Amino acid sequence: MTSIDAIISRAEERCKVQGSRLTEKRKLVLAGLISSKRALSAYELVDIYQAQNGETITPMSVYRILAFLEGEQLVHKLNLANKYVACAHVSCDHAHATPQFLICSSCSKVKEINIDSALIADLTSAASNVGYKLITSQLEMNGLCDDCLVRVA
Amino acid sequence: MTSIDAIISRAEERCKVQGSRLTEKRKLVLAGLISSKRALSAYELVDIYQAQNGETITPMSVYRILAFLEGEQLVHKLNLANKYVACAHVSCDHAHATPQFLICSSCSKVKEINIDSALIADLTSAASNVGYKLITSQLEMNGLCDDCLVRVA
DNA sequence: TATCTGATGTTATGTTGTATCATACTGCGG
DNA sequence: CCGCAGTATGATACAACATAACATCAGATA
Repeated sequence: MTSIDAIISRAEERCKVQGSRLTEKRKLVLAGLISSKRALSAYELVDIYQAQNGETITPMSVYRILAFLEGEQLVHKLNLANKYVACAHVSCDHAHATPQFLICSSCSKVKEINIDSALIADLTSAASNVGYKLITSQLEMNGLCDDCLVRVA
Repeated sequence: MTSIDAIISRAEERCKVQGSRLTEKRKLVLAGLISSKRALSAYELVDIYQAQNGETITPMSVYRILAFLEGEQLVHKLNLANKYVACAHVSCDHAHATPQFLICSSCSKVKEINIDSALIADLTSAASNVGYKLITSQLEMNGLCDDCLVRVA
């Protein structure tokens, strides 16, 4: 089990290598996201930031910081839900494969898994058959996590 | 090439069978969507409605009508883009397979194709392996259509 | 015709996301 | 050490998206 601090400092290193800076605010926003274990909207992050740090942050700042973190591959934006999650592989060194996200429609818990490359190939060729070139092959799917499934049943 | 009117009257029949009514406004909104050949936001539909029919419609009404049409399976909501498209199979009789949408990130043109069922099975089992049950297996992917690809190059 | 239901009108308000300009911080060359 | 350039943040306004709540109207039915 990696602690949040460890992940943060790992992220900081990565930024340094890139020539960018993981400032204090950026760390705090990232920490909020990591600690939540589910996808959060920008405005949810505003509230969490306030709760965790006692000081307010504007939505504007959160959006800016999220855009930065996304550029650094530290968070992913889930377009299906308009929410953000911390990348599951911040602490890994290996290059990222195409991520697939399973989003719980009920609680927004997110599982980031890697797509089978053969499957991606199938999707890509199906697309090109009808005249489309896939760009983000990031795949997002809604579902119900086991916990919520039990709760509903 | 099926004309818009033909599609509309086909849709009307389908509603009648369901015991629901495809009213004049609903027809006009649907016609706007069909004529556009790309995915539209609710507010874009407001403008198009105005342009095509000379009279205004409120966003509220458009949202209501879109919800109705979605319920009748006459339009699909694309969650990736928060836009709506007319169902490509309004005029078909066969039952709908799981739809897959390719959305052009540049011009919002949409291709609705059917997913290979083996592929769906793969995705479903991959999900259940990590504790998720897929609900909407509707798949949406961003890409670039051939036209926009040329334009960029 | 009286009534009931579903469709639409109307207004207000909540939510999400960006534009813009001002201010503060950081590293660097003089 | 100073000032400058570039980046980061603050602050405000507003654009875009979505729904709540209640009033009114039209069509079907007893």
